[in-house]
Amino acid sequence: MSDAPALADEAGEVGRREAELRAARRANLAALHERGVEPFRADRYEVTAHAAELGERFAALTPDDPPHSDAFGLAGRLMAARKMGKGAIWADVWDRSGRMQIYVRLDAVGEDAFAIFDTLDIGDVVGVNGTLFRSKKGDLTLRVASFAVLSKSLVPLPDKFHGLVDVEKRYRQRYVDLIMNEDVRAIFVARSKIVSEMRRFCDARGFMECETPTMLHVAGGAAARPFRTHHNALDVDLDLRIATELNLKRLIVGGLERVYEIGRIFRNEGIDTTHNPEFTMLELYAAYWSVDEMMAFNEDLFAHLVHAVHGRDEVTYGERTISFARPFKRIAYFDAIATWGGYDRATLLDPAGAQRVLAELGLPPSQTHGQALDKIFERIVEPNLVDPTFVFDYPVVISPLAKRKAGDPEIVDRYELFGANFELSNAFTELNDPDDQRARFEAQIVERKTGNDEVPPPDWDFVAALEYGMPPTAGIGIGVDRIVMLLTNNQSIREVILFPLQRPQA
RNA sequence: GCACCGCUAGCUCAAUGGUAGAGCAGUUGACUCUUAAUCAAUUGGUUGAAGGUUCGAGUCCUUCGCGGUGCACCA
Repeated sequence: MSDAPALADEAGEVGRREAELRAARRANLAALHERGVEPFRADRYEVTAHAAELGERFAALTPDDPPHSDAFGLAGRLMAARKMGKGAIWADVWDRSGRMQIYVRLDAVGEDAFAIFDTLDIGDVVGVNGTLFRSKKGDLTLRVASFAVLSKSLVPLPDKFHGLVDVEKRYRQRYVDLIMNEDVRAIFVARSKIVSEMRRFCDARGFMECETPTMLHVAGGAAARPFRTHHNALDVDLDLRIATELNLKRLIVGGLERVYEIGRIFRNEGIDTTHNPEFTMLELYAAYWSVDEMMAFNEDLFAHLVHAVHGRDEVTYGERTISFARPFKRIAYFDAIATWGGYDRATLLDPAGAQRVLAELGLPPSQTHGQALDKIFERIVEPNLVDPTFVFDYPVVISPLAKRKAGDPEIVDRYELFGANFELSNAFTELNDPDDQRARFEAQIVERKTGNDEVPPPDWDFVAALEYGMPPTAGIGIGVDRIVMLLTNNQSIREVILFPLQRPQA
């Protein structure tokens, strides 16, 4: 109790109730000190097993069997304690793999140790060592022979049954969310697996992972407002990248042939269920590939990821079940709009015609032809794309970095993969004609001057790079966060980002 | 940016404009096969903030803050 007065200062403004709960834990820490236990002095524990693996390994152990002779050491957080009088405590210890029930008996650990365990709080970190048996109710249990207090939890945890529900608190204090909510842990375990499988898949096909700068003098490769920062020693303003595209293609010019980056991208835009200001994208470029080979690669990659996470081809997303069995569906861009909207190519490729279609659909007029086409596609086609579907043969007006299709200059060699009604990837044969690229940048300068500040300023060095000669190359961009959403059945991007951006706390 | 919803104990939730409550957690006690342990007792509130209406506001009104969702913007 002597610790109590300092609490309010230490913890800032806390309610009286919380101050009491903190004081109780401080008192329990003091009680440990009196018994010679120093939780924060612990520096290691001999962990020889994890809960889940023991559960599998001893699945056949029955309540009638004697405890298995091998002893195991586990460490984790004490999340529940069921005290049975002066002689026995059942408790739950959670490690990274899951829950292990433990059984602490006075006659097994001795009076001193039992008294120490009795003063522990929910949330304390412990190491336990002992043998395994199955309780009469059927739960695999570690009979504790010895234990160590590895850290003390000095603040109260949320309700053990309801967990932490408040979304704001979950994001602001993600560590508490992760402690309390097993399903949240599972999302990030899955995310880690998805990213590492992406990497493995790319590496296995001869791609080389590259790290390009996140701070750039000119942020290009996409249409988006950048974040701005400043380097003091050089006294220059810098942009955070909005894509990895231009630098990765420089590497293709340099002869690296197959490159990719799984990188953080920053776009200074609004936040909603599918957009976070910083997000992760896989961009990959293959020299000497056409977009058709990229499509095959894309299909294999997604099938692989779905299988790696779910062990089968199907994904449940919201109300739907989506099959990633190959081959995915394929439909041409203008065929898709014609099929679901009845508008033909000639109408859509005419800027005035596209504006007319917008009006007929009851949509507000768009500033540019390209934006009009995007809106029309979004309204007419996307709602129909539940199963994974490649939409190919995009118009050049909405594809400033893609190569024109042979024999059809209004179309580019590009596709986008859709599934669950949103875009999953975007790929095209890269424009490698420096003169064409220069012309497109010049057109963007004009658009930028008309007030569209999402059009990036030109990156002339990129044109210079193309002048050295870039081999024919196919490139792809995949939104990693959205893949994770799809594969973990989450409707909000913030649920798959560990620390989503929040306003500062009031 | 616009609209709607939410904000009450550490957590999860109640409370026709009329005395702010419960469960869990905490504290004390009982219990050596419990598992949302059980049983008994008990502590705990500036109802997001500030104004206003009212005899009386958690509840109604205004402004603000934070969050969520939808729309707009945007890959």
